[in-house]
Amino acid sequence: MTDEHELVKIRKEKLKKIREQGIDPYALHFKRTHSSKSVHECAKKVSVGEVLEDLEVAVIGRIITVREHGKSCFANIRDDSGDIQIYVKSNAVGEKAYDLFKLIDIGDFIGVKGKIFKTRTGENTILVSKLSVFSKSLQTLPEKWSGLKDIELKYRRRYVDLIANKDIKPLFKLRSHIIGSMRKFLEGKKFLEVETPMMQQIPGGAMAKPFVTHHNTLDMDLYLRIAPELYLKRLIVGGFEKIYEINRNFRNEGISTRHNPEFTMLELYQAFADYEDLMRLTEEMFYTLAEECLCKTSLEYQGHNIELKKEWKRLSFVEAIKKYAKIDLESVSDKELKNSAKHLVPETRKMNSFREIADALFKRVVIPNLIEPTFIIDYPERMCPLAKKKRDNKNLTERFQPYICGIELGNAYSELNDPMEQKERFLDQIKDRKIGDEEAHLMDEDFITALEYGMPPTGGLGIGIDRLVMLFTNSPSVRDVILFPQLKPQK
RNA sequence: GGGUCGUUAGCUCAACUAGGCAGAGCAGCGGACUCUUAAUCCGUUGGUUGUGGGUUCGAUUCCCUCACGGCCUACCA
Repeated sequence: MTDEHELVKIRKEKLKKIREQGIDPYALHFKRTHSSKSVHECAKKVSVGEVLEDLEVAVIGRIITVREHGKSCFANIRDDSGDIQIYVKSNAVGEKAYDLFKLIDIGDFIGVKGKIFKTRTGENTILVSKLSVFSKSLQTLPEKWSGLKDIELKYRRRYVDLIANKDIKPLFKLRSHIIGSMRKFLEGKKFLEVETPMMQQIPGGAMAKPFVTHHNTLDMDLYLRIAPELYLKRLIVGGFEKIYEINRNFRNEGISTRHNPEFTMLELYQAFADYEDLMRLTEEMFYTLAEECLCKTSLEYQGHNIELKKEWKRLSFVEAIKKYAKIDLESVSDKELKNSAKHLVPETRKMNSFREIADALFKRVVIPNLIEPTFIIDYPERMCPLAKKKRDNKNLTERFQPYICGIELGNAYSELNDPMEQKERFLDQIKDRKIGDEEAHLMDEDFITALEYGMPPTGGLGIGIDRLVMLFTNSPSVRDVILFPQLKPQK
C-alpha cells in the first residue's frame, strides 16, 4: 500500500469525498430505461438543435471520454450496446450534482437521467437532469485513441483490452455466435448434445500427452481428457444415434499460434453414417456457419479469399505425400521412408515409428500447400488406430481432415467398430509406444468391452472450434480468439 | 526445448545508429471556457529505463545473466 501509484491515490481521495456526501459509489439503485443504442433509435425523430420533450431516459454506462467547458461538460458513456454522448450542465443538473460530477473520472460507471436532444453538430445527446455514481474506477484506462497495444497486457488483462480496443468485443461476440449457430445447425439435424468426463482414468481418443491430476479420496491419478471420443462412442453403443459434445480438451504440449493447452472442440457421432456422409456434413456446416455469422458464404483469411459453398477438394494422404514429397508410402519400407524423409525434414532423424515420420512429412511438406478447402482422406492404417479400414484397400483407413489456408480444422473417421481388430490396433500402438512414440494410444479394456456389446457402423467428426473462429475472424493467432490464453505468471 | 526480436511515465511512443542532464502526446493535477466530440488555451506532477551483474570518469545506449512476452521452429490439433 505504501508504494501505491499516485494516480490510484488521487482516485481514492475522490472516492472518499463521494462517500462524505453520503453516497455509496458502488451501490445500484437505478432503474435503467434505455440502452445507449435505444437512445440513438429514439433520437431519430429529433432534428438538429431540438429537444425530445415528452421522454425522459435513464441510461447507465462507463465514462469513456470527457470534454469540459467551464460549467458544462460533454462526455461519452458506454454500455454493451454502444456509446452515447451526455451533456452535463451546471444549471440543468444543479450545482451540487455538478460538484459530484467533478469527482467522476474516465472509467467510472454512472447513471444519468434526462431528455434526448441533438446538438448543433447533429450528435445524439442526453441532457442530464440527474446523475449518480455506481462504480468508481481506481485504475487509469489506456490512452483513448491508441488503445491497449502491449500484447502481453492484452492477454493478461483481457478486461482492459475489451474496454480499450473496440474490435475485441465484437470478435468474441462472433465467437459466441459461431458456437451458437453450430449448436442450432446440429439440433436442426437432430443431434443431441451430451457431456462426458473431462477427468479420465485412461486418456484416449487422440495422440497427445495428457495433464495428470490426483483424486484424494479415491487416491488415484486422473487425466484431463485429450479427447471425448471413447466416451461418445460408448454412448453410441448405448443406443444414441446422433450425439455431439462441444467442450474443452487439454493437451500437455507446446504452445503456439495454433495451440493452446486447453482448447474447444466439437465432436459428433452419427450411427449408420460413414466418412463420406461426414464430409458432406462438414461442407454444409461450414457454409451455413458463414451464412449465419458472416452473412456470406466466403471468408478472407490473411490475404486469401476462400469460397466455402462448393464441393471441397479431396486428396488422399498417400497422393498428397506423393505430390509434395515425392515419396510413395505404399511401396517404401520403414527404413527407406526414414532415409528419404530425413532429406526433406531433418527432424525425422530422431523418429522411429512410421506414424511419426509420415506425420512429420505431411505437416512440413504438404499442409502449407492446402489453401483451398480440402479434405485429406484415406490415411495409412498405422496412423489411425481408431478408424475403420477402407472398404477396398485394407492398408488405408476411412479418415479425413479438413484444411483451409493451411489450418487443420478437424478430424473424422468411419469409426472402427470391430472389437477384436480394435484390440489388435491398441496392441500395435503399445509397440510404437515401446519404441519411443509417447503419444501412441494406451489400451482401454473397458472401451473394448463396450465394442464387444456391439457398436453400429458410425461416423465421427471433430472440429477445432478455436481454429474455426481464427479462420472466421481472420485472426493470425489462436490467442486472439481465446479470452484468457495460457501465460506464465508475471515476475 | 532451440533460434530470433522485444521490454523506457498509468497508456501510446521518442532518445540508442556513434555512451554525455530520459522527452512528447494522452491520462492526472491547477487555472480559463455553457454545443464539444482526438474540444481548445495557459501552467504543472509523474521514471530504480524489466531484473542482476560487467566494461567505463560516465550506461536507456555496449557486453553477460535471469524473468516475461512476440515471431519462427520442435512436440501437438
